Amino acid sequence: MELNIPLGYLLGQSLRVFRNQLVFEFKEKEIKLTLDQFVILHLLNANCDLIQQDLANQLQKDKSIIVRQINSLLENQYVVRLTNKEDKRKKNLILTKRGFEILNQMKEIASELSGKLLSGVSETDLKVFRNVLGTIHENGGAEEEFINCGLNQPK
Amino acid sequence: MELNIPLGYLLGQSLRVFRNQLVFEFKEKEIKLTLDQFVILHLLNANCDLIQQDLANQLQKDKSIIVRQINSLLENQYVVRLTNKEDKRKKNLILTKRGFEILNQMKEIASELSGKLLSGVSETDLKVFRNVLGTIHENGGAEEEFINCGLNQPK
DNA sequence: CCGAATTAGTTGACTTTGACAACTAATAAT
DNA sequence: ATTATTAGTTGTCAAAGTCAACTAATTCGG
Repeated sequence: MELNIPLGYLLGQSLRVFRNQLVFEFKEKEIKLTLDQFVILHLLNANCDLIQQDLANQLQKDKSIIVRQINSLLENQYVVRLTNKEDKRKKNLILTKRGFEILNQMKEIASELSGKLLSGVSETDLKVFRNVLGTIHENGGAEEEFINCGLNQPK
Repeated sequence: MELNIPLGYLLGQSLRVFRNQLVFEFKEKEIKLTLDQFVILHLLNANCDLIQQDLANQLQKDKSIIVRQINSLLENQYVVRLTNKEDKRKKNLILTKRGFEILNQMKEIASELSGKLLSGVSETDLKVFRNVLGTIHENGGAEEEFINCGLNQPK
């Protein structure tokens, strides 16, 4: 039956399943953030000195969208936006304590959900799966890996 | 370095790579359709007697969004919307010749792009990959498989 | 060193998605 | 026969996305 189902269809379907359930569970715990905002906080925590353009590259979104999403995170005091001393065009984004706390809550929910959605998948298959996703990103002309700053602490 | 990257992040990244490049290539060939509209045409071609609610389930979208997307496909005469004889609530969606033709164009572009983005991935890994995506969908509470009507011809 | 090109960020206008409730019409259930 | 459910449609509103224009800072080529 499989008549070459488009890759984008399968990806979109799975992403939507994940996102819908994630945001649903966020709401249950009074967390009013989207998947993308969760990912942004995750990236900010895992990588130091990120600027908005980096996020735009990573998330494959227009930089104007990032500006607005960061604005929303700023309003909720999850991050602060600081002009970079060496290059005044750049704005460094730093997680606040508040942001760090909500990120941890969200991580737990996300990881539980991942476990649920991936139940029945073996460790080795999961590894292959993640590798293929990485390959897609690379073949699509991905950026270099980030350099982690080593300490994943809030400011 | 990998500190448990959220599943939704990886999926979202890959999907966006695929979608951005697909729509870019569509535009190059004067095709003004989105990934979702492509998927809808694909589903309509591969499965007979689909109604809008089926599409909503498959694409995990609200039915109101489907109505509007079908409206747009109607305006461009890629599909027709017919009231089902047995159940007058239902509307069957049928691909037109025009829709069938543009679908084939898009399929070619999509399949080429998939090949490019998946280059370096072995057949077995690809199989695992598709299986995991299927598992996610199933674990998320998926619908039953469609029954293909056997002939993938336009009306 | 100077002007041109590039880069990061921001804003505004506009379209499309998406969430959600209200509603109609048809069918199914009790 | 009344009630509940289902499919589809519409309206409203917020969020996401596109795109162009613009500022300010930096880099590049001469």
